[in-house]
Amino acid sequence: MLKIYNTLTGKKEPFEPIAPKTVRMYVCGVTVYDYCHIGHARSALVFDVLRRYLEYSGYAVTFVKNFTDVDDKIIKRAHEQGVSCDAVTAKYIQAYHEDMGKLGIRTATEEPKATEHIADIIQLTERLVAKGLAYVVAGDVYFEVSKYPEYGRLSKRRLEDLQAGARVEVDERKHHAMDFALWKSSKPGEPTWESPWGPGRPGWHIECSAMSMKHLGETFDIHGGGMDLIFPHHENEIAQSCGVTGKEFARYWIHNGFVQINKEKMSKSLGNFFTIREIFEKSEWPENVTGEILRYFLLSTHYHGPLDFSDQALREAKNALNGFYDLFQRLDEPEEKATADNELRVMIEKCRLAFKTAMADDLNTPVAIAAFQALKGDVNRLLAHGLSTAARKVAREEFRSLGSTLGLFQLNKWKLGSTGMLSRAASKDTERQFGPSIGMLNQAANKPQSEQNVGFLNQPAEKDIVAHNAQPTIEDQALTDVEIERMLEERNNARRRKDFSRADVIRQSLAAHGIIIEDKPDGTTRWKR
RNA sequence: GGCGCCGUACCCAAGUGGUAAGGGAGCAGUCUGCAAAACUGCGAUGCAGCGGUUCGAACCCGCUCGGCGCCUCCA
Repeated sequence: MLKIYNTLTGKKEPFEPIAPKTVRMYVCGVTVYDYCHIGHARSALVFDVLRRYLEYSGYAVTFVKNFTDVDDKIIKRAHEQGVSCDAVTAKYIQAYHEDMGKLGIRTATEEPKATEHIADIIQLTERLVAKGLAYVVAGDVYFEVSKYPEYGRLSKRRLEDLQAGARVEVDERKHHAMDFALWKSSKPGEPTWESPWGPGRPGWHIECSAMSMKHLGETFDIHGGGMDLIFPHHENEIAQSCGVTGKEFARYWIHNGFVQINKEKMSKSLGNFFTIREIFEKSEWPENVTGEILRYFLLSTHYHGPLDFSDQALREAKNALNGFYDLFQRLDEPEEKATADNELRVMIEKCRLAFKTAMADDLNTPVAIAAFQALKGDVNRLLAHGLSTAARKVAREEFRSLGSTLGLFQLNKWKLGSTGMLSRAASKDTERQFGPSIGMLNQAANKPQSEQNVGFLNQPAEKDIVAHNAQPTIEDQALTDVEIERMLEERNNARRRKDFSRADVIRQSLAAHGIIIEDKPDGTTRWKR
C-alpha cells in the first residue's frame, strides 16, 4: 500500500483512491512561452513516475496535465517576436513534447489547453459570482478570498499573515489584497473572448479548476505540481473549487522540490537555468544515453527534497549507469553452465520486494535504485559461478521490467560513443573535449572540483565547442563494427604470439576512436563504444 | 515582518526513537601479458554546534550557527 506525503495534511498518508482500482490525477503543466528547463523536467518526471508506479500497482490511471496557453508572458513574448500568441504556444508545446519525449516522459491521458476550455472557465466563474464568492469590477472578475474561511489551509498561512502589498502595489478596486482575478478584461492586441462581463481572458488559477473538474470531476484523487505552486496557485484553486462545489477538491496534494544550481533555486531572474534541449545539445553522449543519465540523476534524490544540478552530478549518474549496462552486455552473452541458476530466483525476489517497499514509501526512488544496485552485485557474483543463457535472459528482463517504472534500463545498446563528433583541432582542453572516453582510460583523471563543473556551467566556452563539433574531420570518422572486429582479431592474433606491444598499439588505436575493450578469460574480447 | 525547509563520510544520498542503506571517487587485494570489468576488503565510534527528554536520539524538544525557499509570475 502506497504511503504518500500530502501537503494538505502535512503528513505521510496511506493512499486510498475514491473509486477502487482507479486513480484520477491532475498535474499543473507549464506556461508555454519558452523552452522548458531542467526544473520542469524534474516535475514532469516525478509525476510520470508516480503515474507509472500507480499503473504498476494495478490502478487504472487517468492523468491530466494542462498547458497554460493564455497568459501575460505569452502575450509579451508574442509582441516581442512580432508573431501571434498561437504561434508562440504552438511552438513551445511542440518543444515540450520533444524535450520530455527525450527524457522518456509519457504523454498524459489528457493534455488540455486553457484556450480550449474558455466556455468551462466562464461557466465556473459565473457560478462563483452567483454564489457571491466573486465580484465584478469594470469587466474584471475577482475571487473574494475572505469569503472562503479556510483560505490558507494548503500553504499553512493565515490571511492576516500575508503581508498585503509587500512587493506589489495593491489594486485599489480589490476588496482584499489577496483577491485574485478570475477574468481579466482584455486590452487591445490581446487574445480575447466574449463573456458576460465583456471581452476578456481568463486568469491563471481558474483554468486549472475548470479543466480538472471537466476531465476528472469535482473531486478527484491527486493534484500535483512544483513546490512553488503551493502558494498562491494551488491555494487559489482550492478556494475556488471548494467554494463553488462545497466538496473537497483533490484529496492528495503532492509537490516536488526544486532543481538548484549551487544551492540556489534555478530561475530565469538569476540566469542560472539550463534548458532541457541545451543539455542535450551540450552533452558528450548520444541522445538516448543522455536521456537515461538525466533520468537516473533526477531520480537519485527523493522527489520532495532539493536537487543540485551540476556537471559532476551527471557524470556520477553516468558512471553508475555504466555498471548496469556493462552487466547487461555480459548477460547478452551465451553460456551453458547453469551452476547458479537457482540462486538467481532468490536474488530477484529480494530485489522485487525491496523495490516495492521503497516505492510504496512515498516514492522513495533513491532506495529503489539501491535495490537495483544490490541486484547488480548479486547477479555479477552469480555470473562468476555460471548462469545459463536462459537465466541471463531472465535477469536482464527483470531489470527491464522493474526498471520500466522508473523508465530505466530500457536501452538495448549503451553507447557512450565518441563517434568522432569531437574535433581534436578545435580543443585546447583534451580532457573536456574527449570527455568520458579519455576519462575512463585515464583513471588518473582526478581533477580539483573547481574544474569539474566547467562543462555545463561555463556556457560561453562550451557553446564554442559545440559549434566546432558540428564539423567533424575525416580522421574522426567512427569505425564500423566490421572494422573493429577486424582490428580485434588482429590484436588477438598478436596476443597469441605474445606480441603484446602490437596488441597494445591496436588497443590504443581503438581507444582513440572511443572503443573500450575488455579481454575475456576465454581469449576473446568484448568491446563497447 | 510573517510562514516554512535544509545542514549525514572527499562528493551525491537513504534513514525520522533501537544503535549509520546505496552510489560516485579513492586506496589495497584477487583475476589479467598488461589493461579493463567484476569481485573482496578499507573508509563517518558518528549524523552543523550546545543543552534537554529517554533505558536508548542522526531521528523528539529548546537554543545557537550556517545555507535556502515562499509571502509577486514561477515546476
